[in-house]
Formats: sequence, structure tokens, C-alpha cells
Amino acid sequence: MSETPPHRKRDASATTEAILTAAREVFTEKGYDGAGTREIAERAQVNVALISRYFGSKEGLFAAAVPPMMTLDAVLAGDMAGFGTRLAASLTHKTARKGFDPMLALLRAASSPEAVPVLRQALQAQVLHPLADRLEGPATLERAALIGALVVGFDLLTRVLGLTATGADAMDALEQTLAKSVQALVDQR
Amino acid sequence: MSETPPHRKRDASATTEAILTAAREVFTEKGYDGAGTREIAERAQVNVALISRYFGSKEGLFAAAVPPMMTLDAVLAGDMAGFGTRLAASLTHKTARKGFDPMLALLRAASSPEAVPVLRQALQAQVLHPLADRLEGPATLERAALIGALVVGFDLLTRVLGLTATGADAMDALEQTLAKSVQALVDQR
DNA sequence: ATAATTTGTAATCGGGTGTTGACTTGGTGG
DNA sequence: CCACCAAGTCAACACCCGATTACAAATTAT
Repeated sequence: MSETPPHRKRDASATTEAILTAAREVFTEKGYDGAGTREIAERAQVNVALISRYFGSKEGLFAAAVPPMMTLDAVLAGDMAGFGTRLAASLTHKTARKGFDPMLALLRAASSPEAVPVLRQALQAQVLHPLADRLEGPATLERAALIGALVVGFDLLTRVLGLTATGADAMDALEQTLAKSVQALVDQR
Repeated sequence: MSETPPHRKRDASATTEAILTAAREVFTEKGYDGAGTREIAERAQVNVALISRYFGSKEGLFAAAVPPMMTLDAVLAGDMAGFGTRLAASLTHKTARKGFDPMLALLRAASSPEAVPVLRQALQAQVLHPLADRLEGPATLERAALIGALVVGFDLLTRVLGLTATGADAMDALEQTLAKSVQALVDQR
């Protein structure tokens, strides 16, 4: 058995990036409390102390890892007439993407006091406000918040709590109803 | 200074009840991970070991404390024409009740794997199904789930993440929009 | 080549967690 | 009265956490 190369080339930016992607994965899977710095470091194949060095603390790592990825741009592209359908599809068509998922990370970190300010600010600035700007009519911010509530609640029920629709046709019905509810909030005026 | 009476009268059912109410409060405030058995015992003025004795484990305590209280009966009473208004009012009129709040407890425990099965079962059996039974038309379970998502998401945004409506009139607009969205899901057919 | 700075390592600190076992105390039935 | 058993106490266990310190190795600058 050949010895594992004792250390890869020294590259600060590469290791910070490795830490960030590992942190995103673990925060997604385990939440803020459940994610341990040792586990993150291990997955990044990096020494634990480097987390403190580069990000100051676990909270600093979370703030650096999660917020930049919270965006609604993909679904917001296109005309708002099809927004409900697009959003519903993006929620039900769980691409089962391994690794980082901003929504799961948010849901599983929301119970940790240290993470709350970070999450609130990012959600406000990068999701709710951009969405409200695309709405017309009265109370755009409130309607945007309700759309956000629908999305967040939907993901909490299905992905975190694991509530499953009973059948494939029920899944279709769910997606259609969701799309209709969202679109009603978009078209309201 | 008189000595504090070294111990109150021995009463197993009274102490289990004290543990339960203390547990409900702490789980509400700190979530499942954040709530410590020692803190619960201290608030109940009870020895920590009694938690293990009476409930087997922290998970057992959670299962005994939270699910029985998850109910929608108060809002479900009355005719379904006013359901949206009633539900929206019950959410925005945060009575700021101190102590136990099943919705907060659910939200802050949802990220803990040990709590998830308990929460899912209780939500399913005591909230979603009773609500679906009161709905008419197609896909009642799916529409009930979406109403649940709206409620859960709304509370997550406002109470857990602390997103605040900018003004009092904005709060009214939010409540009305929420009522309308819920009622639309109720009346759909 | 030598000094200085950055990058990575290893061990440890102080504290907190849920849970357990042995023990003591209180009330009660024989 | 006293033995018995439930109810409560106490101290410890084994484990995990985030953070820090002192040190070694590699890179860069002089």
C-alpha cells in the first residue's frame, strides 16, 4: 500500500473552497446544530483548525457558505404569467441533487439562534425583494412573503418532515394546485 | 432564613405533569436540540434522572409532550365559509401566549431526525386529515397539505425568522391576502 | 542562502450532552 | 413497629462540541 500523499499542494483559496462546499453539504443534511466542524473538515479533507483560521467560527463559516447561494433567479427568469407553473415544477421535480440545497439548509438551520439573522437577511434581500419587484399591484411585499411562505412550507412538509403524496396522480394534482395558488398571488391586484 | 422545604410531597403523576409542561415550554423556545434535559428538569423543579425514569429518554419525553397538543379543532369549529378568515386571524393575532406553542415547537424541532417521525405522524393524523375531511371537491388531501404549507411557512417566516411587516396597515393587507389564499384553497373544486 | 511569512498539523482545553447505577428518603400495608 | 417499595437524589460515565495553542513544514522575500 502506497502512503497517502502526506498533503496536497498548499493552496489557501483551494482549501477555503473545499471547506465551503463541504460545509454547504453538511449544513444541508444536518442543519446548523447537527453539523459538526470536525465532520465538515473531514469531508473537505482538511484540518479542523483551518475552519477557525479562515472563517473565525462555525457561525462565520455558515454566513460565508449559505447566503451567497440563496437566489430565485432561475425561476424568476421569464415572464410572470408562467411563474406559478415554473415555481411549482421546480419544487415538485425534486432533481434529488446531491450536495447543497439552499432551501433545505435554511429549513434545518432556522431553529438555531446563531443562524437566524443570517438567514433572515439573505432571504429578505435575495429572494423576497427581487420577487416583490417583479409583482404589480398593491402590497407586493406582502404577496411576495406569502409566496415565500407557501414555498418554504411546502418544502418543510415534503422534504423535511417527509410527507408523501399517496400516488403519482396525486402528485400531479398537488403540483397543479400549488401552481394555481402561487399564480393567484402573482396576478392579484 | 427558613430552610426551603427540602422537597414537596411525593406525587408521581404531579411530577410527570410538571415535567411535561416544562418540556413543552422549553421545546417551544429552544427546539429539540436546543432543549436540554437539565434545563427542563430545573424548570419543572425536578431531578434530571426522573426524566429518564418516567419517559425513558428525551425522545420519549418529546413524543409524550408535543403530539397530544397538536390540534386544529379551534379553527375548524364553525362553517368552512369563514375558515380562511379565522385561520388568518389566529395566525396574525399572535396572542403572544407564553409557554407552549405547538407550531413553534414543530418548526424548531423539524430539523432533528429523532423528532421528525413523531411530528409527521401527529401532523398527518391530527391536523391534515381532520382538515381534509372538512373539504369538499377533488384532491382534498392535497389541498389540505397546501393549506398546512401556507400556515407552516407563514409562521416560519414571521415567528422563527422574525420577518416583520413594515407597518400596521401592511399587517392588515397581509392578513387579508392570507385569508383569501386559504379560502381559495378551501373553495376550490 | 537565509530570514520571514504563510499554510497546515497535532494535541488539548473547558464545557456541555443524555443517560445510568447505586444510594437515600418517604409513605404505607402487614 | 417495621419491613417494603415507590419516589427522589447524587455522582459519575462516556461522548461530543467549538475553539485555541504551540509547533512543523512549505513558500516567498530579502
